[in-house]
Amino acid sequence: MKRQLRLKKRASFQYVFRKGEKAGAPDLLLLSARSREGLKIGLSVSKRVGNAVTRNRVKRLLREAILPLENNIEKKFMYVIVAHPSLAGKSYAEVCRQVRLVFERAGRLTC
RNA sequence: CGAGUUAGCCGGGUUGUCGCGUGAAAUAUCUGAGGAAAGUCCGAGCAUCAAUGGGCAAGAGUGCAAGCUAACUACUUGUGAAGGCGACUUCAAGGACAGUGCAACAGAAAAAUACCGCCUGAAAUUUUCAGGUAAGGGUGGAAAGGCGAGGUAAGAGCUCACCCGCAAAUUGGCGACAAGGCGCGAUGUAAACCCCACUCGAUGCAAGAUCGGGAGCAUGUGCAGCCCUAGCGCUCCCCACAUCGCUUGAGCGAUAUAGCGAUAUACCGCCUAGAUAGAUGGCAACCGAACACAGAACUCGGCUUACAGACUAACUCGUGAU
RNA sequence: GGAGGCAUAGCCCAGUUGGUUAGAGCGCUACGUUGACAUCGUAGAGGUCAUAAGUUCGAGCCUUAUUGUCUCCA
Repeated sequence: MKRQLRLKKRASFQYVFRKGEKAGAPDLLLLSARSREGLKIGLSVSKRVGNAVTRNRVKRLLREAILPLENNIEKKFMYVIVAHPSLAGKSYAEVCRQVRLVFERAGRLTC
């Protein structure tokens, strides 16, 4: 995941959490809100998911899962992916499937 | 062969491909988490606080000895005590004749005392008063050495034998201490206050430095817990998170020498993360298995806690065979 | 990353020089009062004092380690 595509500012995160449209999967939540500066994706993995090692593991899997979809996601939005505690320990294939599912449900995939 | 003790070490590797951070460089390459990175329990560097320069007070910490270290309350080797058949392990281990406090309930009495009892004397007529005593009774975690004999009105280390504890001279050891035993018989508690000895200024990289704007007081009765000397205008708010601090350091590894050891010295070699929504991952294959605990955030030295499995060495006890 | 506090009944809290069997309020249960309920009255149950070691004759209290939880520093 390229650095320019990352959502960084705390204010932006709070804007997405407040105004974003929600779409769900068993272990994921996707929030999307209109963006001024193009595609931005942020990850939110809280301490309830686990210790530092499992949180890092979850974030890496999510980044790898987004990678193949990058060109198909609609560009005018900011996204935040929230991981549920049950996501810890899931395999890469499962995470990949859920990420794809959640973007499809939100209607942000242009094929 | 079985059971155990101690010390050390590893805790994934290789290849392909798709990606991420940093540096050099200009598209291909180099490099990229731990033994505990964790807890933040100690000790340092570094930075700021009026120079925290000298002294004092308050407060805090440590508490057998010698050594080691940049430093330490850590570590090493010993001493003593406790545990274990043993190899070995564990220990905040100074002082209770400087002083104060506390020891509930029970008990006469908790540091000096006399309820029952024993003995003597007086009154009185089988009880009361005065004195002596600490053998016996009962209480308690603990009752002022234990037990026997002498002795006595009754008794008592009052005297003696044996034992227990403390302990002077002397001897050995750098020392803690050990041997020794003149003499003595002292309740416990200092992880209660305290005394003695030694150590410590406070805050912490969200420290702090550079850059912008504004307000109040003021040139000395101002700025530190207090004093001395030196120095300086003092106090506060807002914005911003850019750059520096940020990684070559009491650094790591091998060898030799000294030492029981912690460690020190010499010489050679190496450069080994530096992020800032926060970099190590996905897929595939192979190795006998990789299935544990777990992710750097200024940096080091220790301690403590978590941990699948693999390996090495030394030693102890038991059993059997020779 | 750094600094500090707290943990006692189902809930909110007391518990001081360490001392007999740890308390109060709300809630809960039973009985009484009422035609029935609320209120009220009486009685009762409910505690590994977060966990583990240690000091002490004796720890909720003192010491050390561990666990959980909360607050502050942008």
